[in-house]
Amino acid sequence: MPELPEVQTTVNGLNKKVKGLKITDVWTDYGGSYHIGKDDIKDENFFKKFKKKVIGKKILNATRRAKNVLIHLSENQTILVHMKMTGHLMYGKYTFDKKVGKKGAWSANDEGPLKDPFNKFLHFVITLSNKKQLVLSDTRKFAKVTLIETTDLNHSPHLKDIGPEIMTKDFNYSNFKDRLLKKPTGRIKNVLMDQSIIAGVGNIYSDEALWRSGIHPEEKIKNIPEAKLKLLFVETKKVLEKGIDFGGDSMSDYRNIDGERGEFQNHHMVYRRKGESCKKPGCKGKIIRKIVGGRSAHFCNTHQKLLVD
DNA sequence: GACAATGTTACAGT
DNA sequence: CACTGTAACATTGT
Repeated sequence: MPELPEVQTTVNGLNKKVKGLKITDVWTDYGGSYHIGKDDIKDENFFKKFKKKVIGKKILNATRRAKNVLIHLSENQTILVHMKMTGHLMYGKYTFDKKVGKKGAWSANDEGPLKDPFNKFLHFVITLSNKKQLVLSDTRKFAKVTLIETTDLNHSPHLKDIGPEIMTKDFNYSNFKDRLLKKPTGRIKNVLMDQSIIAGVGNIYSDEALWRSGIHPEEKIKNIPEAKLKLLFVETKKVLEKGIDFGGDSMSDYRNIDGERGEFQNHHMVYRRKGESCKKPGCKGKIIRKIVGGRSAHFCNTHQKLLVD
């Protein structure tokens, strides 16, 4: 799924395109899919309530918390969308064709997002007052969509255990160190990706940040020298910023609000470069792949050596 | 056919 | 309790 830069790119797009519009209808075909918990539109009863509550509301703006998209509506309502692995939100002119398949399907016509003439994976569609649509494409159907009272957001079970945002100005190195040290024996890659420790970093950007900092993904937090940890703080922020500048990473499914790919996948130093040579100037290393904490880690076997076992 | 895939979470085991 | 590994979710691309 989208990590911080991809979610931020989507949120920026929403603020440009759908702010001020009213919701006139909502549609989903998630019903019957598995779901965890009763407060998700995959639950048919929840969707009925959701529909009643959001129709007629105005979209005020969108924000990001960790990897969640928060679409703030009038009358204290906020739609939370977690895109998980393959979800992405797109905005354009879509039409519903009853004749496609058993239940009908949505497709984009000429006015819809570029390069997305027909998409079989649209599972959630919001129709807006200008007759255009905000759609959620979600190939693997892992996404989460729910509704929370805006004033309760921070206490909601979906957000209450999420750690601080690394990109905010008041989050400094000392805060970063304190957060990571909550898991002194944890392995850096996994702790960096732990949303309850720090919000927004996932598999791609953690690999890239560790490569830039010359830290082995399995190094335990307490064994990382101060200078390296400081470097990691700076480089993590830099690489996330770079991801945003390139409009996100579309090596896999991610698309921006206009259905276009981001460019970050063309600037990877390690992620998915297994067997290739390390790009660090002067480094003769090779990129290797290893499962760390259940996720595939990519790193250089030369300039990212494990210091302490 | 086998394997891997941007995330999260529940559960079993140590 | 802390931590680790695995499976599950559903589907695609290599």
